[in-house]
Amino acid sequence: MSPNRTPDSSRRSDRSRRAIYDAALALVGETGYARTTIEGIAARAGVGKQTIYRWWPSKAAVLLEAFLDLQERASEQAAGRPAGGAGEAAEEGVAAEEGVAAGEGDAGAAAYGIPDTGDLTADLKAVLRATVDELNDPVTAAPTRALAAESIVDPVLGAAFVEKLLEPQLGLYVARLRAAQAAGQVRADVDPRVALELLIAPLTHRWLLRTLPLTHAYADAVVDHALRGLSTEA
Amino acid sequence: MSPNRTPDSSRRSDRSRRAIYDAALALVGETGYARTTIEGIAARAGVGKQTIYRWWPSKAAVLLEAFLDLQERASEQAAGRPAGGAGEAAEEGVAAEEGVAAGEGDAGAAAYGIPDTGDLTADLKAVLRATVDELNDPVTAAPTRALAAESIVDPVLGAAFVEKLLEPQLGLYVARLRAAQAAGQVRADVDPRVALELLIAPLTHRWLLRTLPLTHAYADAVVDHALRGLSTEA
Amino acid sequence: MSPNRTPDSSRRSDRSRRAIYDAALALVGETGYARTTIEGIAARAGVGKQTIYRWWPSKAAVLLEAFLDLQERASEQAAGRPAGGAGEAAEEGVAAEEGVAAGEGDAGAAAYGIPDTGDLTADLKAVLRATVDELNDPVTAAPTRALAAESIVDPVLGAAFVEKLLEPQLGLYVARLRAAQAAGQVRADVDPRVALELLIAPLTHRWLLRTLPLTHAYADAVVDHALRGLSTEA
Amino acid sequence: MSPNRTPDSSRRSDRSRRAIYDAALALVGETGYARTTIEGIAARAGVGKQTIYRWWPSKAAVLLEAFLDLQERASEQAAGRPAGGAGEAAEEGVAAEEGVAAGEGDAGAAAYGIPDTGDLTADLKAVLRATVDELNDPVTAAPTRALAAESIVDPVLGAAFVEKLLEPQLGLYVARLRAAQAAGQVRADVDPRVALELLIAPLTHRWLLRTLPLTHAYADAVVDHALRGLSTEA
DNA sequence: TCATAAGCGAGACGGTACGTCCCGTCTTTAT
DNA sequence: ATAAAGACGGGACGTACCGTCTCGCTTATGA
Repeated sequence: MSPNRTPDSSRRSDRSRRAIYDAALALVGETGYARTTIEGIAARAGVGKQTIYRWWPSKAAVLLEAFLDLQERASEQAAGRPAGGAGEAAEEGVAAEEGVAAGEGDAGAAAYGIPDTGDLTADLKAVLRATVDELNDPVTAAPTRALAAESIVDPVLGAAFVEKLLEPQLGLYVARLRAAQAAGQVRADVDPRVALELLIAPLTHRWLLRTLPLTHAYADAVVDHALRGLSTEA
Repeated sequence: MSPNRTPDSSRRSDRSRRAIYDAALALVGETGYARTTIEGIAARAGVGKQTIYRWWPSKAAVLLEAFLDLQERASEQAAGRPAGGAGEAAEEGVAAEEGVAAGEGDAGAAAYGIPDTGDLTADLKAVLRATVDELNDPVTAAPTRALAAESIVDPVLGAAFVEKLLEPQLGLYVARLRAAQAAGQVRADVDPRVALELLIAPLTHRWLLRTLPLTHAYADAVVDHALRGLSTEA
Repeated sequence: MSPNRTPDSSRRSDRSRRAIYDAALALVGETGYARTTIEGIAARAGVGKQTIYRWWPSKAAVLLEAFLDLQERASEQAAGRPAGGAGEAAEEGVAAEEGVAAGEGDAGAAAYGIPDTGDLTADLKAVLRATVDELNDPVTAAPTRALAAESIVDPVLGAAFVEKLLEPQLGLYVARLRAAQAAGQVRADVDPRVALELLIAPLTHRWLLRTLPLTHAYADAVVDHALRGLSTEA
Repeated sequence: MSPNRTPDSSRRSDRSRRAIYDAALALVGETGYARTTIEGIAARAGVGKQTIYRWWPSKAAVLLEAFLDLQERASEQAAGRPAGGAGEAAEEGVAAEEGVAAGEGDAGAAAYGIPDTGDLTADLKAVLRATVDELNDPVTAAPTRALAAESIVDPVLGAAFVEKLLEPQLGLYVARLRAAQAAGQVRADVDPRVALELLIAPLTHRWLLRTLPLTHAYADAVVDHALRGLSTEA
């Protein structure tokens, strides 16, 4: 008698799911997030509206999943490549870094991690510069901004955003900083989690609020200040 | 001939403007930003919709101005109080700090500045703790979040948000840091603008994205790490 | 690709359609046509505005259909009654006449026709007197006036108005006049269509433009003059 | 203390009045009556809205007066011409007839009257044919239709419409028919007012409701049937 | 093996809000 | 005092989407 609240996901149409992802990403890219509608996604995907409402709670959720799916597919594609040496690792790190906020599926780039050449300053600058480039790329930036904005306002979406996109990425920094601590390059009394935010948050701040331009020079300055500290006492 | 509808602001009804501010703030407080509509604001304010559309480009713009007006009025009210000595100044500074993101009109709290007791660490911790409290206050936080989220997505609004709310506040940090540099407490080669972001951005980051709880302890940790630096080199 | 929105009429909600008819007729009756709004009809019918816009091009079109539906239902109800003799037929004819302009659905009163007692003059006077009464009835007259006025200005509506309401009625006159021609009571060289307009148009004229009062005496005079002619030559 | 309900017409700006007439006629001609707004007329006339509201009760009233003014001016212009003989009188009559419904100011064409060549049938046909032409002229017809439609719905406007435009015209028919009665061409027991409506109403009927095309042939047929009558009895 | 029930495309539905257009009133400024 | 100008409270417009709700129509078991 009660309406079946939980649809049988084993019968779900994969064809429709992918079509919805594609349509959602295309529409957000073409017309912007705000002007993208569920109705529009359904029409573009050749799908009934109910099919969207059945599987996702909101437009933002669709987009978030579409985003994650995109990365997953990109990672699967990249997985074919053989892992390189140290020198190449830096390059990989740069590539891996393309998602401080845009994030990367845990199955994907998270595996690559932040390069460890032994020179922490250089490694961090390389990674943060790549992040700057990524954030300045208009193509990826627009939908990411939209997701971030929606996450700020919608706690449920925000939790998913953080868990699926952000945290996997931040974990890489924690790992690298711990390694640096183990190597005696970072004070033992430093909390890696706080340290990471000292590095990442300034970039995010400028990017989200557009207070000032986001440049390589800024990335370098942030690394220098954070590592060295501000006081003369030290 | 041109469709450029530029209304004559000298004939603007002050009564309506204030009624709209009040209605907007009340509705956002009661039902949340997303469920607040222009139609609802107009109805609550006893005003024609067109009167809103005539003077503001968007719901967010109304709310931003309402916010600024609120602070201005609060400041004007506070202006009646006599300025106190050093001890009281610290209290004032804390109060003034209630708007890292919520911001304060330049005519208002900006005049108070960040306390300068000579102990930079203590001063910053006091200010950032107050900021944490402010950001954790559900009343002010909700509309500020909404404005921030909208600013991320709407560059025009974002520019106003930064200029009117954020920058006046950030300027206080720059001033305090410069004073610390002059007193020889902060390295001469530190860019105060970058330094300030090292302090503020981590809080904003946690607040906006809700990655981890925003506590006094975190504020202290950020100050400690930022001032001391992360490396062992020093 | 084409923006031609042609809704699927097989899925149309009959419940809504009838509710809209009822609401439209009620509102026009209570507040007048000019003050009746589509929004008001939708609200009263408990229906979304779009449901009206989906199926009708204008307020007038809604009212016209509501009118036609009303007659159809009235006719269906009347269909239960057995047909009477000659004497009763005259009464029926009078009743049937209640819609020179208000009209009658072809399925309905049109079947009754104009009485044929052999006395053309008497038959026409009876019918036209009934028409006068109908046109002077404030209840029916108001919406009919509105429809007529709208038809004058909107050719599309006008065509529907004429086809659905007016012509079925006028056809009855043609039939009666042809019968009179066959009976040798009307000149063979008379065009029944023209003749009918000689009888009907003067009433409509006075009714629409309110030049002079519309009375039984006037109806009689029109019949007398039309049948006899004006010239002395005859 | 009480608001001045009756403005001082001696202080009225003639410049504005004429500008309003011109604007009203131009807009109705260009965009149609329904899409013509008081606001639009005021803007086009370079006049404040209040100036219209001060002197006219409705959009229709403005248009009606504009119409009357137009005819008055046309008549004044025509008044310069010398009156011609019998042959020319027929032509004049035709010209004068251009307003059975469109009407003519009493100061104007009403002075000309319907030609009286002694041949009533020919005179009426000439006049009604001219009327047909006038009604078929798209330029004059559109605003006249609009006024007629509005008159049907608005009794106050309707009264003005009839009194100022229609009756002066109808009076000419009464005069001509009385002359024919005096000449023994029309039965003495015929009411000229009814007779006139027998002639005019059929044309108006076809014109307003667009039941069938309005042609010279129809005008002739109406005259023939009306004068001769329909019955064989005679 | 086939009814039977799910997901699905489609889209009508009751609604809400949008942003626009005008209404008729009122106020300000200039002539 | 009238006029031009136009802001104002208000109401309706017609549109766009929302999220829900049937409709047939596959499709894929499980009785």
